[in-house]
This record gives sequence, C-alpha cells and structure tokens, in this order.
Amino acid sequence: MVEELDEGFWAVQVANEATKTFGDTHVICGGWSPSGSFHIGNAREIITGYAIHHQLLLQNSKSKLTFVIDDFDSFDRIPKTLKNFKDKLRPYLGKSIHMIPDPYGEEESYAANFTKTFVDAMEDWGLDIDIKSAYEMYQDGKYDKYLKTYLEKKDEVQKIMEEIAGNQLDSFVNVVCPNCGNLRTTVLLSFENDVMEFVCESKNQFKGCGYKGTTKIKDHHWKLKWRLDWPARQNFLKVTVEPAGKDHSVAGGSIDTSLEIHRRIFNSPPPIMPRYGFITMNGKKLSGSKGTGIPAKDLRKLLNPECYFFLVFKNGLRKDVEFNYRSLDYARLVDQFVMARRYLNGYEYPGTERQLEKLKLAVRLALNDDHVSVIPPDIGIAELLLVYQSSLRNVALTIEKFRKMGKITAEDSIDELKERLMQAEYWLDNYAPTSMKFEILETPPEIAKQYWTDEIKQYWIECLHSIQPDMSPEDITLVIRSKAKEMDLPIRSIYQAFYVLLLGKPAGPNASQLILTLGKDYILSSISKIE
RNA sequence: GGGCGUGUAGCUCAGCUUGGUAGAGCAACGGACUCUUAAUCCGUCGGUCGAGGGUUCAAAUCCCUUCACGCUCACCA
Repeated sequence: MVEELDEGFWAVQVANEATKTFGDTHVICGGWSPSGSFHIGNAREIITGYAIHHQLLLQNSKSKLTFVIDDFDSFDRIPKTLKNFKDKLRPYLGKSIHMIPDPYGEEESYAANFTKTFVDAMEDWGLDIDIKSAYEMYQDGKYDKYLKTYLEKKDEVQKIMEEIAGNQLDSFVNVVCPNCGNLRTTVLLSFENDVMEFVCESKNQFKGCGYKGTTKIKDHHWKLKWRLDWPARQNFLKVTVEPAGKDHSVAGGSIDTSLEIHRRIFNSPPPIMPRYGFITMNGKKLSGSKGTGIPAKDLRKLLNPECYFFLVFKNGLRKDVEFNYRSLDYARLVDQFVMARRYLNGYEYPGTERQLEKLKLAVRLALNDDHVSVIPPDIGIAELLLVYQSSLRNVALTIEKFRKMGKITAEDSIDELKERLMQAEYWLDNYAPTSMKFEILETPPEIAKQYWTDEIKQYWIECLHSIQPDMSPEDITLVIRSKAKEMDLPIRSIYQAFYVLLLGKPAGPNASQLILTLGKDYILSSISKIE
C-alpha cells in the first residue's frame, strides 16, 4: 500500500527515474545568478534539488548536491534594492558581476557579496552543498573543449537551434572586452580557427570603450551563450538531475535545446530536468525588491527551514506554492508541520490515509535525519501565542502553564516548543494580523470609565478579594459567575469592563487565566487608577 | 498567440498518477455546567467535484471539447 503511494510523490518519482537512467551515483545541480540577495523565493531551486538528493540518499544511492553561482553573468540592470548606489554602479552596466566592486565595500566584489548570502543561508539551513563559481570554471578552461566541439559541429548545433527554438544563434559566445571588461558591448566580427576578432562599442545603456582587437580561446575572454553554456557545464559536472523553473520551460526554450545538445552533440543521455513552479504570496512571485522575498539567511527567525522544505515538498512539483506569511497561513503551515511530525512518530490524526501518507513522506524528506524522532508538543500557534501573551511573554511561565494543562507529555520535546515559540513571536510582531495581538495595558484607557460603574467596581474588588492564588481557572470562573448572580449584574458587562481595563478592548483571552497570570494585586491597582 | 498550472463544503485546501460509498482544517450551529469570555472535549450542519460530451459494470479521477482565473514566454541566466 505504502509502496503504491510512494510512486505518486514527485521526489520519489524523479529519484526513481534518475536511478533507472543513471544508476546509483548522482549529481543534483542548481544554479543562481548573484545579482541580488538570495531570498526564500529563489530558494525553490535548491530546495527542489535537495528533495531529490535526500530521497536518493534514503534509497541508498550516492548523491552530491552541487550549485553553480553564475558570477560571470553580465550586470544588466541595477536592482531596485540598490538604487541608492545608482550613480556608483551605472558605469559598470554590461560588465561581469565578479569584477564589479561590492557597493557595500564589504566583500571582494559585487558577486561575492551576494554569493555570501547564499553560502550563509545554506549553512544555516544545514545543507551540504558543493558550490562552484562559473567565473572560475571558465578561467580553469572547463568550457574550452565544449566551445571547440560546438565549432566543429557548428551545422548540427545550428540545426538544433533552428528545429527547437525556431532560429539560429548569431554567435556561440559573448566576448568579454579585454580592455574594459564589458560583455554586452562586444560585437564579434569574425571567428576563425582559434581567433575571435571583435569591436567594443556602446549599445543602449551599455557603454563600450571602442577597443578593436582579437582574443583566443585560451585567453578566456569569452562566455558561451546560455543555451550552449548550460548543457556544457551539466556535461563536465556529470549532472544527472537539474530542476529548472517554469520560466525556462517554454516550448522551444533553453531546456529543450539543452536536452537536444546532450543527445545529438555530446551523444549522451541528458540529465533529468524536472520543472518547478514559483513560491508566491497572493499569487505573485516572491520578490526581493518588493520585500516579500525575505533573505534566506533570515528565514529561521520566522520559521524552521525544515518546515519551509515541508511546504515545498508537500505541494505538486509544477504548482506554484502559496506562502503568505503575512496571514494566518503561517499558523496553518506550522501546525500542519507539527501534526505531520507527530504522525511520523506514530500518533493518530483524522484524514484519509493517502493524504496522511503523503504528508508523512514530505515531512520525512524535509527533516534532517537527526530530527526525525523529535516529537513536537501538540500545541497550535494560535493557542501558543494566546497563552504566551497572557503570560506577559514569559517563556518559562508559558511552558509551565501548558504543562499544568496536561498538554506536554513526557516524550515531547520542550526545545522544539521553545524554538517554535520564538519564531511565532517574531511572526506576531512582524507579520501577524492584528487580531492575533494583545498587550496588557499599564494604565487604564480613557474608555474604561464608560464601562466601570460604581457597582462594577465594587463587584470586582470583592470578587478579587475572594480569589486565592492556588485556585484553578475553573474555580475562578465559578467565583466570577456566582458573585455576579449574587449582585444581579449581567455577566457580559463584567467581562467587558475587565477586558477594556486590561487590554483596551471589550473581549479577550480567558479571564481566569489572565487573573492568575497577572495576580489580583495588579488588577486591583489598575482598578484604583480609573478616574 | 504558445507553454504550464488552477477550478472540489461558507473559507483554505487534500484526494486525480494507479477509476470502486466525496475528505480534513478553519468558520457556523448544538451540547458537555444555571459559563452571552478568543485555550478543552463531543456532536451536527454543510459539496449537481467549473460546464458539456466520450470510454467503462463503475469517473472528482482516464480521453476529447469548452468556459473562467493565474503564472510564464530576451541572442538574460
């Protein structure tokens, strides 16, 4: 039964296909251009790759996770997030990002600065990745023989482009001007034997230097056009699986031409290239410049990265994944992650078997092998924040309360709960809907007067005096109600007065809990402050 | 125009690959206590599975057609 369900899970399907095609040694690859901060939206590529990588390891295959940093790319536009450095950066348009100075002055180059955001995040996420620099690979001559092969089989290459993409390439390379370093301004005049003749002239926003000259393959002042670069590096890195975003997966796009080049130029089976969707908020792709794509290295403040993997894994590969952390979706996701982890450890939950089994596969794959047996306490985010806030944000007190409620059992992991609570607090303060928030007021609000008649005041003073610190919340509720009946006051008006005094609004979390947490003296002193 | 995805309960979605009685969470309603409060528990309500056709003993699921919505489409990577 479980075997059958496995088949339907995309990570398992891709892993199986990979094993069938390439045996049991794999290189899973990804890539990204460090032209801006690495954020949780562009992390889908590496997360997708990690799913397949981890699945292969669980199936006892050998697998390596590789990631190419495209630091040889040209600087095509100034990102919105760097508009403060507009004037400083403008002269570098069209040049390779590895040779542009870091605008922040922290790292060796523009590319190095943003590469760091990737490296730091992956370390924090606990992913072991072999990181490659495209620039270095060009300098090491890794691409040389591929350029030569393309030139030798020029007609066949152009035939593929014609057939698949609909038009031929006007050249196979972009020359990087040896004089000014620009690769958008060079025009290739001729390419014979080993020698590229070119001229560097201004083109739109890209300023050329006017240099005219020649360069040879071994000088490495050139870069393959993307459609030729991709299959080449997949070939020398021995890539077996490389996920690609749906922006690549247009009919006749770079995926299709890559696959054909593997087959017809390299005469080898092409890597498996699964296509994945984006991560969205309200249907819009997460974006660094719009602020929705939070930096990947900061994710843990908000969410356990494993929970984020879980989100991606449980969704269909090609579907866009909605991650609206500025809504209650956050609580839904974290709660489901907790549920799945508990289910993984044998606890029962309602739902169809298929659904639960799928979540189980997703969560198993998302968790670091060392974390599989950790059992999170079964407490939802809403409840957690409610008790936390009514405990004046005291962690120890919050946990103590849950313990008294019997919500923490012996095998539960308190560390997990503490970490989750800190993340939930970060969410509460930065992203949560205001309905989730409340704060105990130090002084009574203006409107309290309207609620606090002399009768109510007298009621609460008497009521609080008869409450003892060792009473249970249920006992306190009983006192509140019987006293109200005795004095013939409507329950509603009593509670409203209570909440307005302490929170500034006429409703709130369980009053008895609040009284126990704050202590009756705190409330009595608040009452005395009402004008 | 091409590619991909989505359309299932009031809301958020699972289920479709491999056809076999339509499934959760939240919301709503009722109860567990003579509880008009945002933590508990139990129960109830709730769906012509976008529409039409085909295959089949049997279709949310497979095939075709169609409608609506979303994303995406640089000699950028």
